[in-house]
Amino acid sequence: MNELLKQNIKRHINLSEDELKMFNTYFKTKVIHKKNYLLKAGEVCKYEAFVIKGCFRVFSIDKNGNENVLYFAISDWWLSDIDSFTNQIPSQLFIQALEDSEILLINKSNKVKAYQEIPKIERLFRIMTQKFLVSNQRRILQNHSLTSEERYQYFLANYPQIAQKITNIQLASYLGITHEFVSKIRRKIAQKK
Amino acid sequence: MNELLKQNIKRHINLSEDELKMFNTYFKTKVIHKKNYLLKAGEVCKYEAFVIKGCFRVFSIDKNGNENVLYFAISDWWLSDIDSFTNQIPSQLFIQALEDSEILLINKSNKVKAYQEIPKIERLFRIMTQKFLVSNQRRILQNHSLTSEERYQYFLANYPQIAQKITNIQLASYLGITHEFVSKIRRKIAQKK
DNA sequence: CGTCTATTTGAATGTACTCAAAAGCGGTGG
DNA sequence: CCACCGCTTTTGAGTACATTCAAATAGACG
Repeated sequence: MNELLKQNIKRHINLSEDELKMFNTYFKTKVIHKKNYLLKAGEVCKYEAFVIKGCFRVFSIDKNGNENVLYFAISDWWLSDIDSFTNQIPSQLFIQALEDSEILLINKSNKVKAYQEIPKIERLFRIMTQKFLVSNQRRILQNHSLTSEERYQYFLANYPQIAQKITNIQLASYLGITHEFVSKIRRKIAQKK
Repeated sequence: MNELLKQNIKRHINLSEDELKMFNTYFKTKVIHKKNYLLKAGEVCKYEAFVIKGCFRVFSIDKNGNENVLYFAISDWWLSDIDSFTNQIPSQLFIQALEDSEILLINKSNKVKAYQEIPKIERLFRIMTQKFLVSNQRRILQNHSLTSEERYQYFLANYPQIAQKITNIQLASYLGITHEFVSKIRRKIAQKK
């Protein structure tokens, strides 16, 4: 089994070598090149993905044609449109590789099988979903309580590996501000020092 | 077992009457009067709650002393600080009754017991957490793509039962705007008609 | 080297906030 | 029963933060 995935799982639950081996058989490897899509709005999300290397952005396009980034995913992160994948309904989201990337994919029927055959997998995803929910709740509160500059600084401090892979345009669309304003924030910070 | 809780569970998983009965024994009933707290920042969240009747707000207080509402909960909703409850760490959140309310409480050790003795309960909470996560993700995207007025209208249209129980001050603190501005939005909408 | 995209900058604009004051509303006690 | 008190809501004037638009500059890539 892929060592990165194994360590990722072990952070949340304990699986025997046999269970890990079995779970591993449900995944296939895929390479996605820069600018290509794992998912486009309108499609059903067929896979949940675990990122081995590279970088992705998950975003939606609103009625004015603006892109809004929900989150980024780099090595060791999970990736999917949960709603579309779980309920097999058309997605509202796009998932795009920002650089040449490699991922592990599990489809819906294999995931259901995993839940049945390895009950601890259900726990794994419950725990991971909880953690993701907690981070999303924190983000909602921060969007309301922090200034744009503070949110910019928070992102740099907490996601330095991501910050280094993305443009200001993409960061702006994650923070919910314009890229011109990101540029002005950067200037202001530079002047302070 | 409480009929409301039973129906709530049945929307996500199938439990036998015996399983429902057993799960029910893990809960106790509690009345919380208007303005009283189920949880205050600094405390460990001891219970997960299911609201039978009444209304609650979950909020944090930021460094400037402003209250930011994470969500409201009325009849048929679940309520907790997931991070604090799951990891038994001090909470950053307040949970306050906005009117005289009645809730069912389950503590951490009973919840762990439920996971062990009724594995489908693990699935129940995985599914509920997923749905909550999806709604939080939608909220993040909407906060970036909709204007304040649109978010106000969205809330009224989608949570009419909550809207009717809360003040503009509380709604404003959920939407991430000032209550004065909510008032101005209302005037603008009234003039349109 | 040329093209495409990202970044920076400035001026004008707009959305939402702050502060202060008035008006409305609901509950409570005399 | 009504007068009062506390809290909510409204309103307006002035202000601040962030956007829009346009143009110049810088950087990355084939």
